[in-house]
Amino acid sequence: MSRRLAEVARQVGVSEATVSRVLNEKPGVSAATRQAVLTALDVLGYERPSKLRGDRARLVGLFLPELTNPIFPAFGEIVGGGLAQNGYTPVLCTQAAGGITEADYVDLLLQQHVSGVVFVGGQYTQAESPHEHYAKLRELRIPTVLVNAPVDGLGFPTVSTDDAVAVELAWNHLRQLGHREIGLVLGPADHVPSRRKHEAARRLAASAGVPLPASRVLHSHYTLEAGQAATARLLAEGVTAVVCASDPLALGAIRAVRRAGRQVATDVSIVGFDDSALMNSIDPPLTTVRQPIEPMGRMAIEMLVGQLAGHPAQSEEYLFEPELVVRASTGPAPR
Amino acid sequence: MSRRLAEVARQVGVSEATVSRVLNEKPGVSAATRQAVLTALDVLGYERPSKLRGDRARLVGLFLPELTNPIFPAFGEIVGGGLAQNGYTPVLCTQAAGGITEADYVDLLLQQHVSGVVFVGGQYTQAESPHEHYAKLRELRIPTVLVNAPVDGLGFPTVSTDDAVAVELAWNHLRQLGHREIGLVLGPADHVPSRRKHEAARRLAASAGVPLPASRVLHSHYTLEAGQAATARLLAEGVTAVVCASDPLALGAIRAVRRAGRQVATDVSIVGFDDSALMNSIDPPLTTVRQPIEPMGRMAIEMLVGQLAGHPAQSEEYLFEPELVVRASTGPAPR
DNA sequence: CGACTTCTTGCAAAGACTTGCGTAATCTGA
DNA sequence: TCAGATTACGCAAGTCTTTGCAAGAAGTCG
Repeated sequence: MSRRLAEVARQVGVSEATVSRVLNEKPGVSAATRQAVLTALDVLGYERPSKLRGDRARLVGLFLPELTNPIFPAFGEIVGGGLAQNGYTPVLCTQAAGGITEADYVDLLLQQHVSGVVFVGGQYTQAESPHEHYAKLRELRIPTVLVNAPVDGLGFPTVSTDDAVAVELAWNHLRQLGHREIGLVLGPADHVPSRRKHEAARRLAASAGVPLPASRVLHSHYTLEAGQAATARLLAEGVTAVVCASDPLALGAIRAVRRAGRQVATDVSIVGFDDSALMNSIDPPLTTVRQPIEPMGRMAIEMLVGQLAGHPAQSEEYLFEPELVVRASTGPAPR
Repeated sequence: MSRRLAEVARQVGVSEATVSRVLNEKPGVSAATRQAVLTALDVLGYERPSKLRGDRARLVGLFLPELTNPIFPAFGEIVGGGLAQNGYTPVLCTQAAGGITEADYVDLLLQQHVSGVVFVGGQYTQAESPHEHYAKLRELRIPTVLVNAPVDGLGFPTVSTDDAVAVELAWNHLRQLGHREIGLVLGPADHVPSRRKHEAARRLAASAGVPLPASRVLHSHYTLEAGQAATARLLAEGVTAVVCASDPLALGAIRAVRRAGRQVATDVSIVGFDDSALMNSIDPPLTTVRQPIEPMGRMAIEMLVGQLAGHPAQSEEYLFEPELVVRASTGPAPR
């Protein structure tokens, strides 16, 4: 079966050049001729020879650190859906408890000729975790986008929620309600977004002339149970309000408050972070700082698709403004 | 049998070089030629030399229908973690809104030489959706395990929650509380687990001598909003209790009750299904039927790993008993 | 350890597709 | 009706992909 394009050309009675132009949607072909060629292509079952760029599997790796915090599946749906719409196939990679590391997954994806990678809150957010695999991606020029914390020095384009603004929103809300004894429950100490939140809180406390002793800022794992334990300690310290670095932590905080025989909102106010699904159905509906995951996800996709199309990446970090969603887990400070 | 690679080459009518390139997934071979070589390899029963075969990627596809219902991420974590512990790399595949079909994903996985596949509530649960890709998996002898509904006639081993028992638990609980007017909100009409639940409800109603008119059994999408709409209609019918086929549906039901100016539990009782995360933090804490996802996930892994190790699969369906978790969304029937 | 077999790879040629350019056909306006 | 402009298309040269040849590398067996 030789000269397939020529075959089609002969069938229609035009030159190969014309068929080529139709295939590439180039101008210079009349509508009638174009239609004739298109039907002939259909009849003969012509298939484009695999193109250099196109014959990559068009896979995109999508890293989520876990699935128990609903914010990550939510990110997954948005980014995955957007990738699909752009003709890419998302491959979800999650740090399963059992044990594949992020580096293992990266190797796997490279082996499968992945076209690009999106990291949502991956290992890179933890400053002390290994980072070699990011360097590898950089070296191989694999388009990569990070969500919610940059890798220093590699120049990957990044999309983040502005942690400083998030803390500010929560802090000011609580201050306005009269709270003076505010505690923070953050993620691990080497987790970049938590560091940024800590930093912002320090600045706010300083400018308000309020001390923020180390005993009021606790680092814990990102789980409900850890949040409960940390909040219990803060309550013993005498805080009247707790700002948490994720919604599951806030749920833990609510439990700790109740376990201590106190009332959420009337005795102790709790602010979450993420505004993941169901937080309005919680008891009490959670006041929380919403990450704008929809626009963030869309921006991440746009940046990735741009790189995939060959445009050089902006190695900048775009900061998205979160917004405070006031529900019923916060209330005036008790006297 | 001499010159094994040459043999294949002769069969296809290409040079050894080309066959070599296909085997090593090198570029420079057209898609058509590559396919021809691959089928010839199968026909001649060619086995690739030790090196390549051993370090096969050991990938396992893991299908989840969506991520917004937290039960699916939960399944994902359990099965994904278990696979990792057994040395397999899970590749999550989700039906993104944008558009990749299950069949597309299966093609992709086959292309990546996947070792096995686990479907959690995939298309196969919907009787009227295309099923060809399951046949393909069967043909290629790819070990496959299904969770929560069998594909008829293909003999895949299956792990399911016993829907009949689930409905029975909910039903008896409500009857003991004095409810006589009970409605059901199920998933789509061709969704196998929903059919099974409907069937069970019919049997229960019959044996209790209670009628179960069609207007008391509603099919809807698996979303909170659809659950709310369906429940609103049931309330207009005069039911005092609603059994839902998923937790998000139950949350919708709670909203509908409140929107109608009634109290959950005191006026209308709601029972969910799944017992996904956070359902005890909901307002009110949701009475629901718990799927034993942990043992189910472990069993699914065991069955898959068994097949991967070469043991023939049991083409049976294992039914797991769910349990009723009574919390605060159900109460005595109003008089 | 060497002869033999089997697989891999560089190179060049053939083939398939694209594109610049020239010419024929068609259209437009006087 | 005709000159000029415009469009459509083929020719042929150019670029990129695919494939076979043959030499080299790796493994195997006596």
